[in-house]
Amino acid sequence: MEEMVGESSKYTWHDDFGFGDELMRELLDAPSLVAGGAGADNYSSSPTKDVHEEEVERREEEVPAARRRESMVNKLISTVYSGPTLSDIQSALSFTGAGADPQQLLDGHKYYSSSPVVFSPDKVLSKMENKYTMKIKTCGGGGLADDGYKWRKYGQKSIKNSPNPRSYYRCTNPRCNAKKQVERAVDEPDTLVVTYEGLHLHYTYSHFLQHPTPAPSAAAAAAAAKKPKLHVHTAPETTTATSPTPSSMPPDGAVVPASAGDSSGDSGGGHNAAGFLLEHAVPNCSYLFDGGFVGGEEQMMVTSAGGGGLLEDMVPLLVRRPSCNSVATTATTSSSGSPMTAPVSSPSPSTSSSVSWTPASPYIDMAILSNIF
DNA sequence: CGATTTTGACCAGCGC
DNA sequence: GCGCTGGTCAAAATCG
Repeated sequence: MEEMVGESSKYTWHDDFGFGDELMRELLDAPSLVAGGAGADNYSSSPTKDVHEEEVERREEEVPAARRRESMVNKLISTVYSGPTLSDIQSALSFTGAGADPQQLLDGHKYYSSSPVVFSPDKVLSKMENKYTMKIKTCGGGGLADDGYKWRKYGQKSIKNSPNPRSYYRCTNPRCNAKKQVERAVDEPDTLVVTYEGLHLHYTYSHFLQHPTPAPSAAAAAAAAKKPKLHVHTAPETTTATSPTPSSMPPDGAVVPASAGDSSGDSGGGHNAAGFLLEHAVPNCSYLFDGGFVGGEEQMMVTSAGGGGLLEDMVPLLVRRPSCNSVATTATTSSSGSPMTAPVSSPSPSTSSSVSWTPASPYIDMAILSNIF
């Protein structure tokens, strides 16, 4: 992690979360910055993103001390966690359910589609702390949900009343205990049920690969060394393993053939490709996000790129790019501005930061903090 | 040869 | 206590 230093080196991952006591004290003394404490209730209450923004705006008018704390909180989050908070997931999905024109989301980003991406927040599979479930509907050819993280399969079990076994994956990052379970839906053979558990306390691999540091670090070198392997990306079936079939990466990387199977296949491969696709394409499959904590009944349908096949984590995609035509905007959410955007934005100022995730809310999920500390 | 997957064994929680 | 079930472990196999 220490190697993950971009141009904004001040956001270097600190060893053992080496935050000073002062920072922690100030953080803990600022309960108003924390979204009502831990618990799922925060998310089920489904305040909209607009509410958050209003609160932020109101906060901006408050004393500088509050702003300073907020800045510190933002910095803290940015330093240790590149992924979305549940609040941001909620915000992003609130957006998706706001009836926005899906095509608008695609415009301006070279998103060409051939198959729908369907988010169905009304379908609730589960909602627990640090645990959420998604339905990923694959289309012909089988799209693959590459979530940008590297997973290692550690088990597979046959599940009662289900003809399809469940696969268990664990994040390969030793600091991270994120896990996910992948199984094929009983009634929908082309739908995968992916349950994520835990939070990633690190950047996605695609993040590094897409934003190499000016001076190649050990991590960058390692990533580069793995690059060919990452391109070979095939999803072994959840039920039975299939032989990986190499997927060619066009020279410009704009389009990557869809990987068949399920999200389990992302283990070990396709991560930098995933990052690329996040920039340029949407996988050739449909995603049914079962965000029980998200209000709203609408289903958002987004047509996806025909050549897509990989994907950043479903949630990071939604959160990082709640609006596909946005470029990591945090002006309205972060009063202090830059500290929030810098660490998650592209190290290259001239480059689109669409891969970067920028929290839509200054709130902190206590679940995340509990994970960190 | 290291990383990853496979797969049977083991363990814990739960209901009866 | 026993059996069932889901989750995890770990050695062997496989892959690149």
